[in-house]
Amino acid sequence: MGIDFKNLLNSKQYDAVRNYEGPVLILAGAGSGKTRVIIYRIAFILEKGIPQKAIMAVTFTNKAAREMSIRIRELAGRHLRNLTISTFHALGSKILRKSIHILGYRPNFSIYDQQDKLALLKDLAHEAGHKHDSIDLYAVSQIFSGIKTGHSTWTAFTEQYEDLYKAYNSHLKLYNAVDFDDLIVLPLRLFQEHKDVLAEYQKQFKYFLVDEFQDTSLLQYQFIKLLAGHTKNLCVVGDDDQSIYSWRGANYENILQFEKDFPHFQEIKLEQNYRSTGKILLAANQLISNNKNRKGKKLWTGTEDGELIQFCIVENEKEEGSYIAEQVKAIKLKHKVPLSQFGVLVRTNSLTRSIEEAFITYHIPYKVSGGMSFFQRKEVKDIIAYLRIIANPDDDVNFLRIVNVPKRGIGRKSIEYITHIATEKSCSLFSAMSAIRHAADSEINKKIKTEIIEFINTIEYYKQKFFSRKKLAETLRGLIDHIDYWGYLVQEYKKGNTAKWKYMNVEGLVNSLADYEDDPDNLDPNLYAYLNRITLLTQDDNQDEENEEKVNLMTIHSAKGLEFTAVFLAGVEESIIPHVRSMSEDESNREEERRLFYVAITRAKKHLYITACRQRRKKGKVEEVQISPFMEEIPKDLINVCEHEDEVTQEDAEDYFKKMRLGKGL
DNA sequence: CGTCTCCAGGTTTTT
DNA sequence: CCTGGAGACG
Repeated sequence: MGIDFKNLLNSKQYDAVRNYEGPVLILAGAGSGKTRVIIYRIAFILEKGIPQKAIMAVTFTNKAAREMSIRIRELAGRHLRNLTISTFHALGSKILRKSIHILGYRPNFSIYDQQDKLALLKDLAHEAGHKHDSIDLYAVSQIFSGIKTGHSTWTAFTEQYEDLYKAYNSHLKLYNAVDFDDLIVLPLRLFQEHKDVLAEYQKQFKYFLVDEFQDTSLLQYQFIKLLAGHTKNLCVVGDDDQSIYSWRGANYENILQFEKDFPHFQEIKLEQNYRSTGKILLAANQLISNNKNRKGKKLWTGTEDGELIQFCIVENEKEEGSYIAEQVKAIKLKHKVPLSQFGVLVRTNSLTRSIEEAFITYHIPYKVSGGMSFFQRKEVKDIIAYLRIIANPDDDVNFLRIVNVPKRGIGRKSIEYITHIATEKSCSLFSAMSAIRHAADSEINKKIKTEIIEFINTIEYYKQKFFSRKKLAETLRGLIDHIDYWGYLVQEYKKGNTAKWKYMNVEGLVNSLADYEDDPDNLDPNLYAYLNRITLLTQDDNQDEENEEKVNLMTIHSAKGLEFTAVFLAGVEESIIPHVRSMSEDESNREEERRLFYVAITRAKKHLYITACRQRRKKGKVEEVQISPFMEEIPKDLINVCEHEDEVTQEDAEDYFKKMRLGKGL
């Protein structure tokens, strides 16, 4: 490739790149060129003649993995197909696809997301005789997650759910399904209990990179440690100030553990920030210095001071939306910032709506990532459920989802009967149903029996079709027509053009499958691989949209690792950030919320706009809200306070907190 | 027995 | 505003 590494990197970055052997810990502050270092490091390793397939780079989100592939492709000038750049979960799913039979599952396993998991728990809780609202299944599912990942143990309180937990896991196994936690837990178990499997992977992979190391969980760390224990060529990159996933078991103390496990590691600190202007960086530094529990580092920048941070207090979320839309237009015009360089960040997914509406009104193209992602929409999930049943008929959760969608007369009583048979034979619902087909006499009436046979035939017909011929998307289109899903939508959603909209989403799914099978990078496109893939894809839908001229709207969590010339931070209000639900417990939660705010601020290169409302609509009710206390932690001389439309002078702005509380008497 | 209609509730962040 | 549940019809 002939890259002049030395001149393209500063001396610290260069160190981080060229020390490619042995354990390396890179502590990289926000905007210090972390991703750049990883990209160049991979390029450097490749230049040393190491084959692509010996390199494994693990990131945290699909977005980050995609970003990384694109950038390495740009740098290398070619597509590196055998390079492994993946999330932990996607990696786990690949390993399981290959070796899950060792653990007694079949290779066509289903992956259950949160919704599937809850559906299963709901059934089991019902069966166990728990009254419908006597049990908070959402909380229970989180407890189970903690137990499974070893993040927590049974307590006097949680013990009551132990039976449910056992039932949950045995049913997963019966359905030949795994949940998200299993994607880490099971590969780890494979490695620990089947040394030959581990050896196989160790033989292939020699160089390891882990991005966002502060966000890895204990199990994920153990997983990578096993793989890399062999060569010790493990490079981890992290920043304790950007640890925002502790609720999911992330543990930045993995950094300490790393130091223990790999005693002769090299430590490299990247503290020069190339991203943000002086004022933005100063604000971020001041804010984060309020956290007690941190390693402490000084980020500095050589770039200009830049403009003040704009803080705008508006009446309600509607005004907030139009303020942001107007400012986007103004900045785009004045500073010639392309739309793709705008990031609008919010704490929760539900906050995107009002901003989206404003963008639509102002004709500003935008895209939202995360949230109710495409693949979780009801209509899309229905069709996916068909595919899942075709791939794995034992998947009861997805079976129940579609056995009577569209309506085919197989209602509650019939299902109860099938369930009864399934329990008796301890087999899946689909098997039980197939048994009914052949049984001479059964308690099921003729008409329903005909429907059952028709359903089974449909599934089997398409199963054979999906696996015998290559045209996946075309086959899916045939299936959708066959079950007359369109007719179902029309009947179900009579008002407005909801049905049409939903059908467009269904078509979107077909297109996604078409894109998948037409992608030349997919050497072996097949239904199993496609299903596994989309289950892990919560974020943005498809391919290379990165060139599109659109404003980016997303949560702070999904903005991690990204940067934008102009950042808008909306809904900076008490109870949103820090979020009410995080405040309940101890101070460490507050610190995490502060880190979240820190991550948000440090996404901005040049322009940072913060907005807060006086009142906000929550669940239909309008509520008075206060400014986030974190705003007080940013030095006032870095901020220009304004009202929507009326610019406010600096003296007026002196005490914006007081003014807020007095209401709108500005 | 299955379906339709009306009513309540809403889960922080992601894989 | 949208999804799921409960109870009324057909």
